[in-house]
Amino acid sequence: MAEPSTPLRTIFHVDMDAFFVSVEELYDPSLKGKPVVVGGQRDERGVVSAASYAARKFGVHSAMPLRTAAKLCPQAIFVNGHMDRYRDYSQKAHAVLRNFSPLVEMASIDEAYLDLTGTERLHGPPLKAAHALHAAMKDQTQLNCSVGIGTSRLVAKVASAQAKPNGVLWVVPGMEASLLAPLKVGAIPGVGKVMEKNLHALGIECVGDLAKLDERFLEERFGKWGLALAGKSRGEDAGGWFDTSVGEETDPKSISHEHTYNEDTANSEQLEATLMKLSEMVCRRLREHHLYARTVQLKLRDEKFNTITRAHTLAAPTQIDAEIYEAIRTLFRKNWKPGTKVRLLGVQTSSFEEGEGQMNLLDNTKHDKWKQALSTADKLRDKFGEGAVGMASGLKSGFREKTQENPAERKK
DNA sequence: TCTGGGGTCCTAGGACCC
DNA sequence: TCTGGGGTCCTAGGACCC
Repeated sequence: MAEPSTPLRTIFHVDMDAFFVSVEELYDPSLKGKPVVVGGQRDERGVVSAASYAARKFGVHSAMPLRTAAKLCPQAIFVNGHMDRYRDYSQKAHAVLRNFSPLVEMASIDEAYLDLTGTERLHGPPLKAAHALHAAMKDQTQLNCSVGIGTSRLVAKVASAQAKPNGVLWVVPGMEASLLAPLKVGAIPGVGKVMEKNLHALGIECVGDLAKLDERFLEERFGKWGLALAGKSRGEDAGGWFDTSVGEETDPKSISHEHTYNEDTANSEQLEATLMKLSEMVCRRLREHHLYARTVQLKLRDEKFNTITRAHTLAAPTQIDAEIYEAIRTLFRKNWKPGTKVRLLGVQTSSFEEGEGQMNLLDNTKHDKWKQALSTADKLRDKFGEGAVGMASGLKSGFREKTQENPAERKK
């Protein structure tokens, strides 16, 4: 077939191996080779963020409740997560990748896509470039990664998963379908538990089965997603985000914080104090990103795990703690029945605008005073840590159980 | 098993306007 | 006086990812 000659892309997917665990090992080398679980202590409410390969041998994996992990692997060492450390190392890794291509996109804290199309003169053939990248990563961050290379993001990502741990896999152009065909449908990014079950019900087990099906059948059955799925089974970046070119980061679409109590509570003072704290944390990040939010959303989860969200759109976008909190508190009072035990509270903001729009002139002075006070508070928190400043009752109760850091840990 | 926290994207229904 | 259809905004929920 005479295709219009769009050159084949060369996409790298770089995935750090057991990232959180590996970073913890750099801080405490005695952890090396042992079963390690990152995410919290063995008797805490919460789930596994990452497990070392030694722990995985016992069936421990991420997203598993910590208590379950403790049962499966009693000898495991449980470590609290340190997001600041992981962000540091993520930035180091990002810097390494930028040396190989200006087209780098961090897809999450521990993985990235690179477009190396047309860089053969500079880096040599894909495998050579991959090995150089792999070595540079180890040299400059002391961390292992796996590299998948393909003609699409999808194929590169699947390839890096196959290459793990600490490997490189190049899917030669034209071999995409053969790589994918024997894999379970769940190996396709975007196919989770629900979709997998739906497909199984149709007798579809592996990607090869999927590729044989008529596109129209999949579209009829699963809508837009079905159509995309058909393309994915052939290794194409069909539909949605996958279809976009590899580029630099974009502004966030939403900013949120949530908190699960160690014990469910119906204490309204404690609940509202938590909401205030969460509102402050969210607004601080809005200011860091120079964003103003129009939509505010409350998340409520009760002891039975029933979860609701309730949103409100403001007349004017804001990044001011008191305005967000006011809206959140109103939503909370409307939707929480006193006496009901609460497991989780969340505050989310979205519908961002870059500026705050126009305010009426009378409000202006008050508004400016707030802004000044908040910027001062942000600076204090930069210096002394998150617990240093809070609005009135935000400090009183409730939230400190978990946010309070061990002073001994904050030096540096 | 007893289920975190931070995100993205999609769907579907209702309100409202033309 | 019974009733169209499209477009946009808003809200709620859910699947999925790391």
